[in-house]
Amino acid sequence: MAIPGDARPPRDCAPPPTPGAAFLLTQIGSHAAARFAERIAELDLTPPQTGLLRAVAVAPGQSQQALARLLGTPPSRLVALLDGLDERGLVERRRNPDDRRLHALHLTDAGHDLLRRIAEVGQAHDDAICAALSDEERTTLTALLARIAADHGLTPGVHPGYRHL
Amino acid sequence: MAIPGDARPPRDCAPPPTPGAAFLLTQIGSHAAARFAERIAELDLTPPQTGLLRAVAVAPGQSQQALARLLGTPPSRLVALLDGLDERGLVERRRNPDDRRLHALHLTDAGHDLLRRIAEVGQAHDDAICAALSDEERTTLTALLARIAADHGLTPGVHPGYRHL
DNA sequence: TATTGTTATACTCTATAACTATA
DNA sequence: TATAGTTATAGAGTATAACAATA
Repeated sequence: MAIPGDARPPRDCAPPPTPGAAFLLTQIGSHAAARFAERIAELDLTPPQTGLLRAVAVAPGQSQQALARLLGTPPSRLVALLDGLDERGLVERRRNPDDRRLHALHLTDAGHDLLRRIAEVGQAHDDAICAALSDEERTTLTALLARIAADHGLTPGVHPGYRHL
Repeated sequence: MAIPGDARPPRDCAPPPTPGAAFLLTQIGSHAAARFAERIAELDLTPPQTGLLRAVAVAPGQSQQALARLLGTPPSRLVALLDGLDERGLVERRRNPDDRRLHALHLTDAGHDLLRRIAEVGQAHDDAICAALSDEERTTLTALLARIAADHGLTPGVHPGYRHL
């Protein structure tokens, strides 16, 4: 509450009456990321782990260095992340016999199964976020967002959510 | 690059061919937040500081506890944040004579000036994010986003960006 | 010597909880 | 005793840089 005896504000400090698209995008984007994190937490996964699983599935056989470059993260970070997924039997590090420094990363069968469940969770999440819109509006929104993403050079498969949050 | 001699993936692990709206929202939202952070860094501000300045401007005279509740942040966090803004002469902590435990928060003239520059930066940022869209499309997008935000109970003035990032 | 993966260290950010001053 | 603000401590998460193995 406001402190008694305190004057009311002059009106020139009012914020924009209607927030712009960029403001809404950060606000909703952050909200959506948090809700998605809650959902995948029930699969015992964090957003970074989920992004990593996806990346390994999209491009199997990559080395850790290559994957780090793709995701824009320091290689040392992948180690701890992969350790957790490796122990749970979700990913495999296969030594390359031709160059024994390299580890080829692959999803195990359990990893593929889990990825399917992640896809289901993602679908439910998408529905929840767009609940206020009709099917047609949702299609319109998706198309506009895709144009913005492309305009800013955002990599289609990789979202920054795996590093923040 | 993929490691030589490594088999190509079976096709059942492919990710969704077209990302859904929720995925795009988190991706673009994170991108927009990062770009905005870069812009206000030139004003020597972080996103949390900017959000706090805005909040003080919207509801001047609030106590720190009240503001903490509004923003959903622990009161102890506001202290350090306010210290920085206070030292720079952007906000004032006015002791309430009726209850000397309370600090009424206000923007100084310099704080108001800076807030106007923040608004300019925000406008340029909004334009940059929406550069790929026509005016009409931008209006459509903003309306759809506003509906989603309202549907999820997001507070109009307060975005979560001041706490993350 | 250069590169891959790993480990060790340090740093940033944040929350929790103890402390003080006022009531 | 209860509350506002502050300070202190500790924890999570991350990046930087040193290290061992392999080329």
